[in-house]
Amino acid sequence: MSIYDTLNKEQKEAVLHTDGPLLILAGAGSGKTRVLTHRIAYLIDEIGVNPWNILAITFTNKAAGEMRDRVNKLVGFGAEQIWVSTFHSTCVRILRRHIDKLGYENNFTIYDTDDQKTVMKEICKRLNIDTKEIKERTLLNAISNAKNELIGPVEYELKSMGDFSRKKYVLVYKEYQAVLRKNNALDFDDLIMKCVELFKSSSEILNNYQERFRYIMVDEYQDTNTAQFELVRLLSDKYRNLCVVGDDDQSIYKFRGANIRNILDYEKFYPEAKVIRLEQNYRSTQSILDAANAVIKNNENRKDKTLWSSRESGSKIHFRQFDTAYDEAEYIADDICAKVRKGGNRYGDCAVLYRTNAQARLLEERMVAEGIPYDVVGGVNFYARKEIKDVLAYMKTVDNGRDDVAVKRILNIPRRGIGSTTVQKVTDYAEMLDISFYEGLKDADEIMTLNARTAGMIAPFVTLIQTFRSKLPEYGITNLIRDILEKTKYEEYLKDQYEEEAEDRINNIEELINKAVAYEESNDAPNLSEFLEEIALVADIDNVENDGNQVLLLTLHSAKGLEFPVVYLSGMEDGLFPGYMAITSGDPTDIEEERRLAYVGITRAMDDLTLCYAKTRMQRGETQYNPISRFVREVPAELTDYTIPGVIKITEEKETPKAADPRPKAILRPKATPKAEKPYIAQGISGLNQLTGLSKGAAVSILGELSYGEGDTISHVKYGEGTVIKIEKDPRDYKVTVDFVKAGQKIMYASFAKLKRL
DNA sequence: CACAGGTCTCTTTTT
DNA sequence: GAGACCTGTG
Repeated sequence: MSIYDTLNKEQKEAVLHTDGPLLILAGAGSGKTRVLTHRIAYLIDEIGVNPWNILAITFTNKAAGEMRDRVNKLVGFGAEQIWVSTFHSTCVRILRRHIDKLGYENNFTIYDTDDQKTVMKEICKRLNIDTKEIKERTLLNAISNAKNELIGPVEYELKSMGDFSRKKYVLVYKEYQAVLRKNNALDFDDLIMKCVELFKSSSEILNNYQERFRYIMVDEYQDTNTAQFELVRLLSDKYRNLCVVGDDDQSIYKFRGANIRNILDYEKFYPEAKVIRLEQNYRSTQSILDAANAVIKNNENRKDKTLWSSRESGSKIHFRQFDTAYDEAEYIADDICAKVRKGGNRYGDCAVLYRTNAQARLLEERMVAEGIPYDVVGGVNFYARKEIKDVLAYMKTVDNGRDDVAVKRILNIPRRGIGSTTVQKVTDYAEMLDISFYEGLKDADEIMTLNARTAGMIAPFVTLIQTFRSKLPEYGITNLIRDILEKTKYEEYLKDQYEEEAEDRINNIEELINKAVAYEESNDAPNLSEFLEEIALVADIDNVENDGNQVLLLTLHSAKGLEFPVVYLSGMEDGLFPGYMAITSGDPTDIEEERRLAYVGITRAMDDLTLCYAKTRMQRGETQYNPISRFVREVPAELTDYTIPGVIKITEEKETPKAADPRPKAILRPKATPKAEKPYIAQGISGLNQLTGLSKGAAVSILGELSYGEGDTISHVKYGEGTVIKIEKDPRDYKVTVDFVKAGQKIMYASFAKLKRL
């Protein structure tokens, strides 16, 4: 019996079809990753394809990692040679080798959304564009859209000829691109676009990669944009072994340029394509699938398919209605508690999904209050946190002095007495000589407009950077970070600026150091540019561990590709989900996209699904009264355990009856006792989030008495148990050195660490 | 130049 | 409700 006998008929067919274009329409939970991994194994083991010739592209590093692990288990040999990576990392890898052909330096930096905004702000200032009239975001979105459609500044100008309203956009796009080039930087969209440009400009390079990647597989194909499609098309053009897997019903990234036509029209691009549908779902109960099917069939633009399961119908879908969003959060927390206490589920089985990140806060507070371990995915990307960006900006400056954005960011952090006037003068000077801002700083004492005192404040900064640079080769990345922190007294700066929050932020930096250590350990030739690039391409979801025993809080978007035994969809309200924007835009495809999001949400659930609705909720500082989400109403009443007003046609009963609240309050509220001592909550897998709410007020008074001494055994929120090695008094606080059983030695401030004697 | 205190705007969703 | 932005003061 071979590994392929475990596949169903369609899956097997997909695995065995190795040559020529192949479209696998894989419904949610239909085992598409299984198919992809088995297909790779089959290509290598049975067809004799060299692993080196296989390219598998995913959207997130997490998906790539999982795929690689699973292929490793299937293929005896050579799996590490398969190129499994995301669109963005694939392109970076290629561009690092060849981008000099396009006039960039190979150690280019990658700009995230934050950096883009900084650049745009400056451009608007220079071009006298009122950012109240046209927001930076709007301009950046326009540029992003253009890039996703492979429209460069020149084509953009041609296309906008005669359109007066576009004039500013044309100017801005050109300028923006010029600044990026000057800074030797690429934004996310550039990564794809430049790669395509490279292939189009050099048939030799293209041919090289075509020969290399004879078998190409693309996961989540419904989320590809035009540029990504073109990239894949070019790469596969010679051998035409392009296998794409996707589900048009799960296309949820239109806002990011995803072009659903890529999957809907695949057979038009590739008339010879074989199409295989995977409709058997191995994940969810039949009730959950019925609900998902019922909702999604309201969409016009889709390839018809119907998921079915061999599983039993299972319990009904729960619909719960609440007066406020607080009640909703409380119910969810209580319900999770109850499920865990009953012993049927672990915390890690449960996930709460929501439409907007802002909804996380309330849920988070409730989790904290009830002592439920949880992890929030997303919100502010770990690498987008201020403290992390500061440190990274130092590193970028050391690595590539051409990145003006990075240099300007840290020039006055911590305070060096260099303000905006000085920055402006140096900028002008640098512009005049057409050199980078950093080069300008080096010349500070030659800049006429600067007085000697100011120039004298700049000099130590330049020396600092130069010293880092000269030391880098001998001491490596980890020591560079430590050195930066030490020389700039960065931690003290954080303590000054952020008081209680500083501890979290310092922990975040510690986390960054851990990443650096891991990177240096796993690489034979570690290099700063490469490390920075790896970091630039990390998504929040990449850091989530599924096996953790904690409730996961995440957006519907982040939840794609995941599954959980117990799922709560919170905020099922028209105006929130579907969002206000989609409802009012007048474009019916916007609602369809939201509906696909609902479909994604529902199909994450394996056994138990709860839809939650709150009559009132605070949205951007205002109390909103939203009606029940239309998507809830699209779920057939017989599948739910509660009669949703308006779903069953009870003859014109207009008013929602009082009895509408289905919640048996008495049972579901094991009172939260705020004063009782709750066990501290293990925070996230790697402490990527902060404890909001908890950190306030709970701090030990500064310089008060400590409840522990040297030699005592204590426990820490994140690091667990440890022994106090040393306590030092510092002007502001006690500095405690602890040797943790699991995490090793750490130095922390008593007022933040909240250590508890055991 | 730094900082405090006020006003304004805003979010879907993310590589 | 928070963060970004502006303004006035020392």
